[in-house]
Amino acid sequence: MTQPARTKQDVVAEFRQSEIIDAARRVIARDGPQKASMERIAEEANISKGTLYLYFDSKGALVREATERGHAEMAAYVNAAMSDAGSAIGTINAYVRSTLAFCDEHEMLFRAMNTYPDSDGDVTSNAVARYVDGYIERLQQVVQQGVDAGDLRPVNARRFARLLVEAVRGIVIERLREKAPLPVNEDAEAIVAILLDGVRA
Amino acid sequence: MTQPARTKQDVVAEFRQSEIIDAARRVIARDGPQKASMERIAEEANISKGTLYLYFDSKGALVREATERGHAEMAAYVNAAMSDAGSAIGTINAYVRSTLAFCDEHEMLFRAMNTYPDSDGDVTSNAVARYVDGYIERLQQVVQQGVDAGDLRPVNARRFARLLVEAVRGIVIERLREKAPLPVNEDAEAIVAILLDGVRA
Amino acid sequence: MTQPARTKQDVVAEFRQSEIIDAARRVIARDGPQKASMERIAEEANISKGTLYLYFDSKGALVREATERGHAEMAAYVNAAMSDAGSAIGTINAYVRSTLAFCDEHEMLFRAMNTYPDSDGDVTSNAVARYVDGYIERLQQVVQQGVDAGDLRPVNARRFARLLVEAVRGIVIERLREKAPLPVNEDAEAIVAILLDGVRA
Amino acid sequence: MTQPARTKQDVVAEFRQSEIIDAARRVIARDGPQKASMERIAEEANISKGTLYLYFDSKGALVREATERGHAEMAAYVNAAMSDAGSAIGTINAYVRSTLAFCDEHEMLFRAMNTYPDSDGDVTSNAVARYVDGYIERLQQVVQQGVDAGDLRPVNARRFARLLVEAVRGIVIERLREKAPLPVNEDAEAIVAILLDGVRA
DNA sequence: CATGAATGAGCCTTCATTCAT
DNA sequence: TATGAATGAAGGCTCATTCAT
Repeated sequence: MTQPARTKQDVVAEFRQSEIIDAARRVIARDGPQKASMERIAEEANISKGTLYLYFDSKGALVREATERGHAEMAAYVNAAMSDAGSAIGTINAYVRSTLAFCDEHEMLFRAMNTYPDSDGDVTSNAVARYVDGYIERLQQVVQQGVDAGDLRPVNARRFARLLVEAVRGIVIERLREKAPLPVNEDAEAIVAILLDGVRA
Repeated sequence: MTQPARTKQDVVAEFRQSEIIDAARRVIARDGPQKASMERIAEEANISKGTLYLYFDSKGALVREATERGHAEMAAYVNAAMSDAGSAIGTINAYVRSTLAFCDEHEMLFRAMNTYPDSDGDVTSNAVARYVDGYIERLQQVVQQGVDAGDLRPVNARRFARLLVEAVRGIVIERLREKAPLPVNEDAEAIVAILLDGVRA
Repeated sequence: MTQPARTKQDVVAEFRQSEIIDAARRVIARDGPQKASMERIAEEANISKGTLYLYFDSKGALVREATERGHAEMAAYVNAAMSDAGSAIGTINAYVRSTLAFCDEHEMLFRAMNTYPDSDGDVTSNAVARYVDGYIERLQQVVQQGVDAGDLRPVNARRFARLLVEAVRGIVIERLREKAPLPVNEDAEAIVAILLDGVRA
Repeated sequence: MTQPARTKQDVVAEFRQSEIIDAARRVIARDGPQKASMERIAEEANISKGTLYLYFDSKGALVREATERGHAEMAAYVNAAMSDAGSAIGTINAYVRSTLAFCDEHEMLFRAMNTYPDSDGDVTSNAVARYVDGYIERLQQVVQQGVDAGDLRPVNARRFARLLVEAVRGIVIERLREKAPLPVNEDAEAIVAILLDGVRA
């Protein structure tokens, strides 16, 4: 019964944190994690520089959280899409398509964050690596199941998973650079088609 | 007739430029393009900080040139390997293998430089993009020839080329992150095998 | 008739002030007057930062009051000891001994506060000077009485009083710095012996 | 023969260092070691803030050096005066007189620096303690010799030395606080007279 | 040409103080 | 009266860039 009172404060605080993280993500996306200044982030969040330090211990901590949250959001989206797919091939398809789609919608947010490895030293790269490893892990299992089920040829599942993830990342970054990238569908289908059937005659 | 005198100067100047760029590449490789300081680069080149500005307008220009030269060297190496290969499939093979090999040997030099897109804003990304586009262009032609020759299935050559390049870049970056990456051969063969024949049963 | 109501408030207010001052003294003793932060003092007093400003105009005022109170306590202790002594020599003895003893017992509280002149500008030095002058004044009278009574040689009473006070202060500070100072008795006796009888053969 | 060339640079550098230290001493004397800002010191030295860091690693280092140099100068002056005195009593006299005189002439420089123990934590207090210990050591020896020679009564030499040093320090600080202190001679004589012959009838 | 001392804008962080609740 | 979130002025420090020698 004392919870609601405490919660009210917490809600406000969490909201503020969220606003700051969002502002940070915008600034980081525009300027990169190193050039993003606390000054700019504060402006973007319409608060004062000092207030940032009420919610985050340091710039490093804020950048870390911003990166983390960005990847967490993407992971939620992508994992949901993968879970809805049935077969191995369907899951692969879902991974490619949802990743491309998500990054398309959050262009600004991911421009800087997908840089890899990160020039911020290890500040953010750990978070990135963790999520990437998560995708690889999951895809590896799916691929193995596909192999076991006879849907896929007996390839090294981990290696294929890694190749898939890296290829998709490459395409995402490429798409972010392009002014008018192809529709997600086309790129996704092409990736999946090639990775599934190869190009050899 | 005034040419020889000027040329002599030029030679010296170019030599100096070269030395500076090499020093810059070493420092950038170690510290990343942002943390690499002019001070540090000057030390590495055994000249004074002021002298840097006799040969380069700004830090941005120097980083740009250093990146450019790094990619130029790689392009020379990779293109030579591709030229030695006969068929489309052989060329693709050569591209993958030589890229992985080169990056392996120049780990330090490419760690920072392969960041993409670059947190330095557009300072270096243009140079990177130009080279990447070069590889894609060339691979596209080769793939098209392979398709025409009946060696490859009728895929969209450009799209495949791009996928190939991005996949290789992803693997390269991954390899740079790993402490004990697989032998170049294994990774190269896996990439080529999957991209040529796919994974579908 | 409005007095009682006002008084009740006052009692509460004074109690609060007292608590705050005590907290401030603890923090100041630990961190020094400059590094002692209002945040820290508020925590120590179990109130909020803003509340501090309901009872004190500024950090300077609070530090001043805290110093003041510390010296007032010491003055009460030392003056009581001096009052209990009969002769001039006894009073001098009492001053030295009680000062050393008090500072020993309140080490933490006096470490920072005895800095002199104070790095806070004139924030606290006035308070310190007032108390020091009080001791000198009293000792001067006592010494003069001792001279008049023939117990002491005809010295300049004020000058001797000042020398006594400053010597004791020096020894106190020295004792605070030492990890294992001599027993109070020994230092006190030595000071008194030298000041009374000198060292000349 | 190559020395002069190197020396020229060094001379300039040393001169700059000296100027900075002098400026720092003035600012520290006025504002205390904590409130003395690099900005103010730079202004006082008529150079830019950044230049300070060409000559000193940090504010702490600069404050340390400034304190050190101040005490070194005083030690040179005081030790010279003591060396010129013959007997134990003469040396004691010289110590008191020269210390008072030096501090009088360098009022500004010593106001903050004689604060003891120092609120800057251990930044400067080590230097202070070292010099103080030096004086005590030397005086102890002299006093012991005086005792051995029969000039002084058999007192604990170390304890007397410490009392002497602390008393003088107290008087110095007191003098710095006074607007119109007595002539050095008078205070010095009074101190010496009391410490030599005491006040007891 | 070469130098490196000097500059100063800019960054991250702290903290006394204020004010809406 | 009490709170504590918010503020913003400093402060220490770094580093790309300039310029007198």
